[in-house]
Amino acid sequence: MSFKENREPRERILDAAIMLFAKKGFAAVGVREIAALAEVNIAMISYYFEGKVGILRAIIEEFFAHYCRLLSDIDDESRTPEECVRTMIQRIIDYVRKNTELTMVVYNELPLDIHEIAEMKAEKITELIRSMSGLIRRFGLDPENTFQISMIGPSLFSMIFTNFRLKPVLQRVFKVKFDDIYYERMTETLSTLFLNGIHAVSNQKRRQGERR
Amino acid sequence: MSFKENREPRERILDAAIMLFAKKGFAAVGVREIAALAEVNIAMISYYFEGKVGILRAIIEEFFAHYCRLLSDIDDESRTPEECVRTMIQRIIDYVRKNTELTMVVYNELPLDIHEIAEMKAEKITELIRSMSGLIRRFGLDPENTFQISMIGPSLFSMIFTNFRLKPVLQRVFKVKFDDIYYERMTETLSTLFLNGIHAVSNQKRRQGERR
Amino acid sequence: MSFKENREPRERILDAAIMLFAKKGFAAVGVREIAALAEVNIAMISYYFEGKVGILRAIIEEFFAHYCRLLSDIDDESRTPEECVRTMIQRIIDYVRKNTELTMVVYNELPLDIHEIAEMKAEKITELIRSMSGLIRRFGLDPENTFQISMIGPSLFSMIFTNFRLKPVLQRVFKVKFDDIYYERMTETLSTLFLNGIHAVSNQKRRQGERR
Amino acid sequence: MSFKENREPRERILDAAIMLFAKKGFAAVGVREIAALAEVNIAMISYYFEGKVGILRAIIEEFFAHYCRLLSDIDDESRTPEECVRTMIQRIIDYVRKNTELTMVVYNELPLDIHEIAEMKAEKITELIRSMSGLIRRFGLDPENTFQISMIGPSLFSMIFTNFRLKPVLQRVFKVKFDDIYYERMTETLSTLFLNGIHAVSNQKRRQGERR
DNA sequence: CATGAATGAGAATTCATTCAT
DNA sequence: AATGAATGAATTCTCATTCAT
Repeated sequence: MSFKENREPRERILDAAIMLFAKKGFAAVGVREIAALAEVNIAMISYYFEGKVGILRAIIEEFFAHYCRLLSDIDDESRTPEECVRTMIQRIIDYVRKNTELTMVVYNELPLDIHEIAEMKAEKITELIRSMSGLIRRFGLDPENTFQISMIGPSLFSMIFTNFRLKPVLQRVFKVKFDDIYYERMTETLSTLFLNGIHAVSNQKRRQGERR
Repeated sequence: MSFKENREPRERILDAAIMLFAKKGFAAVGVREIAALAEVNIAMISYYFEGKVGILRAIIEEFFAHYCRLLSDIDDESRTPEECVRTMIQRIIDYVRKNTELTMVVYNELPLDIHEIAEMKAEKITELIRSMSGLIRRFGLDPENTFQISMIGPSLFSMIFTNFRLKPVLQRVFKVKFDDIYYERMTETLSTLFLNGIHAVSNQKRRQGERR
Repeated sequence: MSFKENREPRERILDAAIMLFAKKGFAAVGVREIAALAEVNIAMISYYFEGKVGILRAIIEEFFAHYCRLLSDIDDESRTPEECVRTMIQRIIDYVRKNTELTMVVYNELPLDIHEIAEMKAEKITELIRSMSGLIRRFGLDPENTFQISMIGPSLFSMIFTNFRLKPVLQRVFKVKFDDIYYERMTETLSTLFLNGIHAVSNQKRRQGERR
Repeated sequence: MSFKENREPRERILDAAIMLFAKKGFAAVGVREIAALAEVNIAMISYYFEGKVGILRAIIEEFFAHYCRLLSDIDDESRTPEECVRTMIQRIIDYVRKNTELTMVVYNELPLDIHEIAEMKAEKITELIRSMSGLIRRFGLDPENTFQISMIGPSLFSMIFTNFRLKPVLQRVFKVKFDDIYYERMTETLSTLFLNGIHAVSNQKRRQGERR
């Protein structure tokens, strides 16, 4: 598969950047490398994205746009919270599977201090969290309880992402085949693990509350 | 706290590098920046570590040394697996809390392709996994079952690490206070979540197995 | 005043370029900046002027055309040389006042080595000097005396231009108001200064000549 | 004369930059060109001057340091103002003759908008003007009279500088020999021109004042 | 041990210009 | 006449490393 086939330069740049950022990290990738892989002139990067961080910004925006759309109709009143979470996990796994590199770029750069996009990152995350507050509430958790939110939300996502994140390492160390069956079982396993876990936590809190 | 007080140049370099790598990522940090923060001459970095990657190598080695020591006596036959896991989680949280930046550097660079240390990383991880196989077996899981190992092990660690990883972001978005109480509750919550979750998964597998 | 109002692209480019060249100097201004300010497409600059130096060439030509016209009828036999010079100074000040930026562009680029227009500059200056030789002769100076010409001619012009040239700086340092009265007094002052000065020089020469 | 002979890299860079800036203007000169002429590695420019503008800053500082020293003891109570001015003109001509390029760089960049050094320029000029206020006062002019100061001060300097500024052009157009005799006569001529001119202006003002 | 100067390769970006439309 | 995409060279600056002292 060449990057050049029938596609617009802007898109080619984006794809090449995602691939390289995912593999080496944003800071370790040069624009010349991106331009070479995308088979465009280096100046086109400034032209379309106004510099290297512009590419990263576009990537992050694309990811969160996808992500918000993905989660927009998750909190469906006609279904149990458990079903909702199960669907959510499945969708996320499906999405990440199809957009592993894009997701990893965003996930990996998330905690890093890149001044130019610091604000934007905070905004996106706040937005994302707010969009999940409905589901959280239905789960018997309090969206104003910052402890629970800051603890459980990220845990779920990281549980999912970690597998993709370590894929190259895991492939090296174990000899896992990352096929359809693998991801089916992954959806199942993580849903079970998380839902049962979260119920236990929820009960524990309640019991603690009663005790006190 | 200045970096200079009473400490050896080598150690000062290491500390400065950890701080900077944690904040910006390995590739985004320059040796001059490290040298300036450590208040040593730039040439000292080559002298002590044979270059920038040498620092990262030292950091990774230190982390895994700590980590293996931390987990070495976890699999204690005289206690239930649950107790063992609970202890493990507590120890990891304690350790990461005291060495957040060091841990984050290793965690963040883990999936990135830095040729000079690729092999070493794989070795360390293999070693780490092997050291946990005893505990895994006692939990009713099969250490040869690559699916379970590749799925559940990373999940646990990532659940713990994620919180530290997103600390700056979480502090910005929520107004959480990361104090002793927070980490006590974190230990408790994650232990409960993980243990109950893993039991459910384990039972599900068994039931599936019986069915088939 | 927008650059776009009712004016031809060519003129808009010229005006934008004059403004920018005057402020930053020819070399420090980019064609994109000019095109943006003129609100034309970048390619139009090549279209109308065959490149960046083409704009400068047009500017210089415009200036010298104005200037020669300005001085063409200065040497009026029916008036004293003093009156002629006074008129010349007044006209120059009037012109520069109305075309400060244009004049400054030419004045500033005059001594700089821009290969493409070096010859043209020399031609224009020679032409200018030749056109003044009549007046010089009437003043009792010898137009073949290169010392006098090369010394006194530039001095007069520079005396006038300097004030405009340093306008931004002078406005910062002093709080001068550059209004009609200022320029009236300037005309008067410089005429007096120059004419009396030049007479003294002329007399001195004669006396020296007599002595020898 | 090679730039390399026995001289420190820092000095070589400075000299090369002065030569090139004088010829082409600051913006038109690249650091590579400077480094090549100075026969140093490009990186040395950042090392010693922290970038291209750093060189210009150093040049301007050097010029004003020289200049202030030059004028520091000009206002000598034991001599007439005329003698002082004559000495000043002579010293300036001597200095500029020996440092033509340095002076021209400063003079040429003076009105241009280079953000990084805008403040510094204003400071230096203010300082320079203040240092001359004594002499101005002794000449019967009022240092608080911004018109006179802003008009006459720059005129004098520009009269002197112009000749050096246009040297290459003048050499092309006329065939002047810029030797010792030329500069002796220049000192004489400009002193006479300026002193007589300024007296006439001063008398005119007085007469105007009397009239009113 | 420690330093500061020096290196050359490489970083991102911007340049003036041209081209097909 | 006018556009916007595209080019390739050139821009300044920074990189990690090394060397003589």
